[in-house]
Amino acid sequence: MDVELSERSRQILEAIVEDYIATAEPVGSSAVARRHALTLSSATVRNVMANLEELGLLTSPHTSAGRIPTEKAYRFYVDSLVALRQVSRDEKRHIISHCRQAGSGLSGILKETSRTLSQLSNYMGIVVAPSFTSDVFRHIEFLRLGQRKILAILVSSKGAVQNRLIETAEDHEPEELVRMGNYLNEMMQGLTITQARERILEEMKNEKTQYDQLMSRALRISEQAVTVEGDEIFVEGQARILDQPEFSDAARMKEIYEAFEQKGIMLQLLSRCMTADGVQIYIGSETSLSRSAGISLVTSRFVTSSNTVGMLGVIGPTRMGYSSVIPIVDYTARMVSRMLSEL
Amino acid sequence: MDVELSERSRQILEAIVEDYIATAEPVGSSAVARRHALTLSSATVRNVMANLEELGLLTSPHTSAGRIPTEKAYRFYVDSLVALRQVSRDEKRHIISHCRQAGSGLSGILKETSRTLSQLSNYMGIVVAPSFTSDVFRHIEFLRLGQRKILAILVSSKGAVQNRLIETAEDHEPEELVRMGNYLNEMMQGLTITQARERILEEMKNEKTQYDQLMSRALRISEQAVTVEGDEIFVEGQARILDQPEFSDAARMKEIYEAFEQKGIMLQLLSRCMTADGVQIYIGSETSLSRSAGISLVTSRFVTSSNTVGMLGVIGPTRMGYSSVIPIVDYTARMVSRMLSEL
DNA sequence: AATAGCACTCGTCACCTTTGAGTGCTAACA
DNA sequence: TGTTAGCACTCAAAGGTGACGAGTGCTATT
Repeated sequence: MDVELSERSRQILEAIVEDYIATAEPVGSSAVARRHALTLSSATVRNVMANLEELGLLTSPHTSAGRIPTEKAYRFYVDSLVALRQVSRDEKRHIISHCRQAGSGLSGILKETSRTLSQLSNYMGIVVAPSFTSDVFRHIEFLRLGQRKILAILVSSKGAVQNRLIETAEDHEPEELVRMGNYLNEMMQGLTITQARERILEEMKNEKTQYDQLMSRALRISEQAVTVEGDEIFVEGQARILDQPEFSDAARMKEIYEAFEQKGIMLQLLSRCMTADGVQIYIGSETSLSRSAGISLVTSRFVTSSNTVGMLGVIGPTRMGYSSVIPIVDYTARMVSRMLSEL
Repeated sequence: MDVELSERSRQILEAIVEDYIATAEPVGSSAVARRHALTLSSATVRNVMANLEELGLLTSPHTSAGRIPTEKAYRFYVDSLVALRQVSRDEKRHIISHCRQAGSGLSGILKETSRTLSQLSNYMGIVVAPSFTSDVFRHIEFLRLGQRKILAILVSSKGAVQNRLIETAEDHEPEELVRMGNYLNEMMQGLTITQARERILEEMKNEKTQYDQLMSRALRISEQAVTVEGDEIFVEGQARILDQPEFSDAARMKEIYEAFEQKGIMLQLLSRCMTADGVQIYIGSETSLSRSAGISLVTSRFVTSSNTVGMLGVIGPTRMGYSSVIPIVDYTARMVSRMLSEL
C-alpha cells in the first residue's frame, strides 16, 4: 500500500469502515467521535476525514451526507486494519457436521459446503470442484447402450465420476468393449487425466497400435471419453444477497444473476485464486465481475491428497463483514482439505 | 368452467387479458374500445366490464384505475379464449439445434433444454429429469478407492449414471468386488431400479443367501447403491424474471428464489404434472408455490422409449404470454421425447 | 495542534395542489 | 331494450413548497 497514515487516522478509518459495514449508511464525523470515545471532537475528526478523502479513501455521496469508504479503503482495511474474529465453537461444529453428513461422494460434500458457507456468512457461498483433469486416473469402462451407442464411464482416484455418451462408427460387441477397457486401464494406470489424454493421442500415432484394430478403436473412443467438460460449480444462497440493502434495486441484481449464469466468468476468477495459498480477497472492481456492482469475493483454495486444487469462498457486497467472513472461509477451506485427503 | 358469457363479453375479456399481458398495466374501458375497433363506445364496454367484475373475472386496484384480470380470468382465458401462436420455423430450429448440440448424455441435453426454454419464452425454464427409479437397470459396478472405501456406479439403460461412495465394515479385494458385481448384474437384469431395490431387500431375507458371505455382503453394499437421491432439476434463466415489472420489488423476488432453493417444492409440482398428458397450466395459487407471488407454470411431461417420464416447462408471472409459451412448451416436450427415444 | 462556533449545503419529509385517467350513473336516443 | 353521450366524482401520481436537520468547511480561539 502506498498510503501512510498516522495511528489516529488509521483508527478513524477503521471506525468508519466498520460503522459503514454495520449500517450501510454514510457515517458522519460526530458518529465517529461518539462511537470511539476517542476524546476527540467531531471537528477534529472532520479534519482527518477531509484528509482521508483527499487520499482517495473516502467519498461523500453529497455535501451534507456522511462519508463512505472507497474500494481503496476496503483494500487498506483488509490488508492492515481488520481484526479477525475467531471462528466460534458453534460455527466449527456447523461446518464439520454439515459437510460430513452429505456423505455421498465428492459432489455431495462440495454442495453442502457451499450451502454451509452461505449460512454462516449470510452471503452467497460458492465452491468450485477440483479440476478433474489433474486427478489421477482410476478406471475406465464402456457399456453398450444400443446400436452404436456406448456409455463411457471415467473414474478418478478420488471418486469423481464422469460419463459420456459416445456414438461410434461401427457396432461393438460387449466382449470387445471389455477388452478395450482392460487395455486402456492398464495403459493409463497411475497417470493423471491430462496425462492419460496425452498418452492416448501419442499412442494413436504409434504404428504398432495403428494396425491393431481393437486398440485403434479403443483409442479413438477413449479419446472422447477423457475430454473433460467444464468444472463443476456450486452456488448456494442466492436469495440471501437480496437481504443486503444495496441490492434491493432490481436492475442491480440482474447484473449479478446474469454474471452467474455465465459460469465462465466464475472460472476466470477461479484460476486466479488457484495459484496463491491462503485466503484471497477481491474487492469491487478487482473481481472484474460486473463493473459497477460493488461485489466482493473472499476465497481460499483447498487441496486434496493428490494435490489437485479446488476453490471455495463467499460472494457478497463490498460492504461485507470481512472480520468474520475471512476466518470462516479460511477454516472451511482447511476442513474441506482435510476431509478430502481422507478419501 | 361455470361461467357463461355472451360472445361480446368473451371478446372484451380476451382484449383485456391480452392488453394486460402486453403492458402490465390496468386496462381501462376506452383502451378496450379503441383497440378493438369494435364499434362499441367506452360506455358500453364499461357496462360489460362491471358485469365481468361481478363474475369475479376482473378487479380494479382502486376506483380510478383500469381493471386487471383475476386468476379466474386467466384460467378462463387459457381454457377457452387463447389463440395459440404457431411455433415459428426459427424457434423450431433453435430448439432442435440447441438441444442436440449438447450431446454429452442425458444431463447435458436436459440442461440445454432448460436454457432453450428460457431463451424462447423469456421466462424461466425448468426441466426435471425422468426419475431414475423407474428406469431399467443396466449395470452396477464396484471400485475400490481405498481402505474400506468403495465407489458404486449404477447405470440405467438410458445412460443415466449414479455413483455413490460407500464405507464398508471390512476391506474388500478388487476380485471380490468384481464377483459381487457379476452376481448383482445377473440378478437385476431387466428390472427397473425400484424393482431392483425390492429384489435386493427380498434376497437379504432369503436363507440361502444369508449364509453365503459373498452374496450377503454384496447385497448389503448394493442396497446403499440403489437408494436413489433426489431427482435432477435444471432451472435456467432466473435473471429473466427480473425483467418482469411485477417482480422489480426485492421482497417479492426473494420469496421466489427461496422457493427454488428448496427443490423439494419443485418435486411436488412435478408429481402432479406427471400423471396427465399434454400441456398442463397452473395459474397463480394453483401452483401452490408461494402464496401471493403471482407465479404461473406451463408444463408438459416428456417420455422416453422405456416409458419413464420427466417434466419440462416454463415459470413466469401469471401475466404470461400464454399464446406463445404454450406452443413452445408443447413442441419442446415432443422434441425432447423424440430425442430421448432415439437413445 | 485541537476545538468551538457559525454559515452554508443539500437531501428528506410532510403537506399541499394539480392533473388526468377512469369510473358509475342517468338521461337521451335508435 | 340495448347503446351512447354527458357529467360528476374518485383517486393515484406528479410536482411544488417549506421546515428540518445532519453534516460540512472555514475561521477564530485556546
